[in-house]
Parts: sequence; C-alpha cells; structure tokens
Amino acid sequence: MASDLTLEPTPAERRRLKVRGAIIDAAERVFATEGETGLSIRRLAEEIDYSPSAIYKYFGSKEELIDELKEAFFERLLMRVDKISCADAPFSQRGRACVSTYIETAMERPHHYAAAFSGPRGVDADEHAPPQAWEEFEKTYKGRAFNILVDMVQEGQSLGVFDPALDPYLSAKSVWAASHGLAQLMTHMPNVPALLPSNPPVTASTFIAFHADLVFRGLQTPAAARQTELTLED
Amino acid sequence: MASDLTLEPTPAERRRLKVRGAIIDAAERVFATEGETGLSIRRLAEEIDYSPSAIYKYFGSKEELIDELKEAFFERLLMRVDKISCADAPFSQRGRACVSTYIETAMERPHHYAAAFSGPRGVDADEHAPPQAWEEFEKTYKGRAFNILVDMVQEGQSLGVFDPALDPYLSAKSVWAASHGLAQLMTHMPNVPALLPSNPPVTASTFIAFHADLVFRGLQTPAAARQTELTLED
DNA sequence: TTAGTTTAGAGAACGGCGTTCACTTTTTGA
DNA sequence: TCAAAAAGTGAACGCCGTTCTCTAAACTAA
Repeated sequence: MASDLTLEPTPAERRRLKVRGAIIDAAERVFATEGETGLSIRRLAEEIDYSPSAIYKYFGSKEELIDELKEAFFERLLMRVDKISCADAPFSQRGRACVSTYIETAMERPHHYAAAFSGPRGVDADEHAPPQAWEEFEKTYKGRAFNILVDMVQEGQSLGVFDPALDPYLSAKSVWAASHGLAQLMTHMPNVPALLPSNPPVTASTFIAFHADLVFRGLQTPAAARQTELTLED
Repeated sequence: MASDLTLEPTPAERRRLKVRGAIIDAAERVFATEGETGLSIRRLAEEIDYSPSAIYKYFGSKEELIDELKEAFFERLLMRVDKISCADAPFSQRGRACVSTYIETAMERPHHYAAAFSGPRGVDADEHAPPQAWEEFEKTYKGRAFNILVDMVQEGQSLGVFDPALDPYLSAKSVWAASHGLAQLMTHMPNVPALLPSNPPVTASTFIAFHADLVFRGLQTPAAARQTELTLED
C-alpha cells in the first residue's frame, strides 16, 4: 500500500485482478445460463480450480459478487439505450428503438434482468432503508437510464407531438413501467405472444414495436395521434 | 379410498385437511412477510409443532407448497379484478379500476406477486416445456384474468372509444404488460414515485390512475382521445 | 541476503437447508 | 380382533454460505 501515486499496476495487483476476473467470468457464465439457483460458491471455486474459501479473499459475500454481475449488466443496458437515444434519426424512430433495445437487452440475459428487480434488494431491503434521494438515484445506472426517458419525453413535448400538460417525470416512469412489464412478460412467459389466437402469429420483435407505439401514443397530443398509424408491419 | 361416492368428509379426511391447512397458514404467514428466503420446511415444521419430514406427507416438495400459495393469490387477484370488470359503472371508470385493483392487490403481497413471475417456473423451466396452447392457458387464473382484459378492449372498440383496427389480444397483452410493469416497479422500488422532483409530490394511487389513463389513451381513437382529460386530481 | 510482515490460498468445520428412508405409533375397516 | 394403511418421527445424506486456523508464498526493509 506504499504506491498510491504510481499509476501502472504492480505485478501483484495484476495477478490479483486476473484471479478476480476469472471468478467474475465463471460467475457470469453460470449465472447467464442457470441463474442464481445454479450459481454456488463451491461450484465457482471448482470451476476456477481454487478452494471455496479463496473466493472470500476477493468478494465479501455471494451477494456482493452477484451485485457486480447486475451492475455490469445494467451498465451495458444503459450504454446501449444511451447510444440509440443520441442517434441521428427521427424522434419517433428513436423512441421506439429505445424501448425495443431495452426489452431486447433484457431478453438476452433474463436472469440478470430479473435479479435486478427481485431478491433482497428488491422487496425486502427497503423496509428499513432510508428513502433514496433523487440526487442519489440520478447517479445510478437505473437513474441515468431513467433520465434518458425524461429527456425523450421533454423533447417530444418541445416538438409538439407529446401533450405539454404531462409531467415529464411521471410520464417517463409510466413508459419505464410499460417497457419493464413487457420485458418481464417476454422473459418469463415467452410462449404467450406465439399462442395468442391472432392471425397471423406475431413475432417477439414485432410485438415489442407494437407495444412501444401504443405507449407513446398515450403521450401524444390528439392532433399528433391522428397522424400516427398503428400497424404491425415493421 | 372406499368412499368415492360419499360427499361429507370422513373424520380422517377432516383431520388431514386441518393439518394441511395449518401448514398452508403458517407458510402464508411467513411467505407474506419474509418471502421465499425466510420460508424453510424446518421452520414451518417448528411453527406447527411437527417434524420436518411430516410436511412431506402433505406436500411433495417445497416448490409444490409455494405453488399453492401463488395459486391462491392469483385466484384472489382474478376474483377482485373480475368483480370490478362486471360492476355497474361507466366504461372508462371500470377500465381504470381494473388496472388499479390489479396493481394494488400486487402491492399488498409483493412476495407472492414477484414469485409468480420468477423462480424455476419463470425463466428456467420453459427451456424444455412445450409451448402452452391457448386453450390450456385460458383456463389458468392468469389466462382468465387476461381474458377480462381482452373483453374490455373489445367492449371499448364496440363503444367506439378504442381504435377498431387494434388486435384485441395484442392490445390486451400490452395493457397487461403495462400494468404488470408498474406493479413490479412499485413493489420493488416503492420510493421512486416519492422521490421524483415533481411539484407537488404524488401518492402511489394517484400515479397508478395516471398510468392507467395513459395506457388506455394509447388505445383510443383520436376523436376519443381529444375528449379525455389527463389530470392528476383524486 | 535475510528477517519480518503481509498476503494468497487450502482445508476442516459450523449451522442451516431440502429431502429421503427406515422405523414406530396410531387409525382404519372388514 | 387383527392385518393393512396412514401419520408421524428422527437420523442421515448431500448440498449450501461462511468462518476459522493454519501453511506457504510474496513482498519490504535493513
């Protein structure tokens, strides 16, 4: 701990990071395919050829490890949505693309996405936790992703396509809820879109676009809504 | 097993049902407050003064027991929503009330609601499960609740307030996703509505109504949407 | 180089879990 | 009354997360 000022990592630090990375990699691999159920410290240890107790030199607990997986996932989720929200495309396309990207990213890693909205940090923990302040939430990945939505609503309002009477924050939360709900529905009941007695059967991505259109339509000014076509072709 | 035809339960059956009920009651109590984490067979056994292995005379596994809790919850959820959907009230009020009731019921038992959309039956199990047919899904509590939504969309279309070009099934699924998403958001991040930098702060039920309005607005005909006020009072 | 200290890692152990199995006790029904 | 079925027990198995003690290696300073 004598070299707080040196920037290049010492060999020791490099080795430590390597082992840490191996643990994270193995955890990521297992968690992505089998979720929290299949991920055990003992199995992780076996997979990287260490003893179980060795892992506790790198992570304080199993939960701490999983939190890191979730964080990494949400960072990627945020980056993808952010990139699309800044893209050079018409407003309506960008809006739809943000929602689609969000849902599709969630569908790629269902366990990661579900874990972020369940478990101890979800239902249980907020009993005694002090209500998080807005300034704090804004720095989270979730908070930053949320802010993208807020900006989008405000842009729509300034463009005259969204109802200017709407509170941007409440509207953004509504859009978030709608997106989140569909993501959850599609990851946990993937067969539902296919089994609906509609003609013709609808693919996942088509339905996502339909859903996104419906949600944004609720925000529109009546005049704007009149010009919006609600169709199902891509 | 000689009395398949007698209708009144024998004393033996009555006793068995009593013990079974005690197990379920204890499980319900623990699960409602502490969720799946706090519910263990051993603790349940201790709470009803039996040995752990005795429970396996009544339930094949822990998962089977929890499934029964979930089923009971969804039955109540369905009954509440069904009662409201048949109430004698204007269409728009009924629609909003269905969504509100759904979300509020979920918020009363967050663990039950969350468990129904996660765990082995959620992400994992559908890998090898054959895609469920519509006729089968329709009999589930989930399926019946879903059908209420379908009927509501169709009623709105026949009343001329919802866009007749919309597929009722896809639209119903969209509404379901939006409702589910908000339920999940409010159970797992209850502090978010309060921390939004809006003036004045918004209560949970107010926001739920706002969300419901927004969702149904997306289904409306432009003419109908022009007449709908999006406000936040009561 | 060497002595001392920090660190990585191993291995056994603890308490808890779901579940099973062999066993005893109670209840049932002819 | 007596065999068969059911209810209930307690020990055990193989997991789990986590902790503790101990060894061996790696750094640091003289």
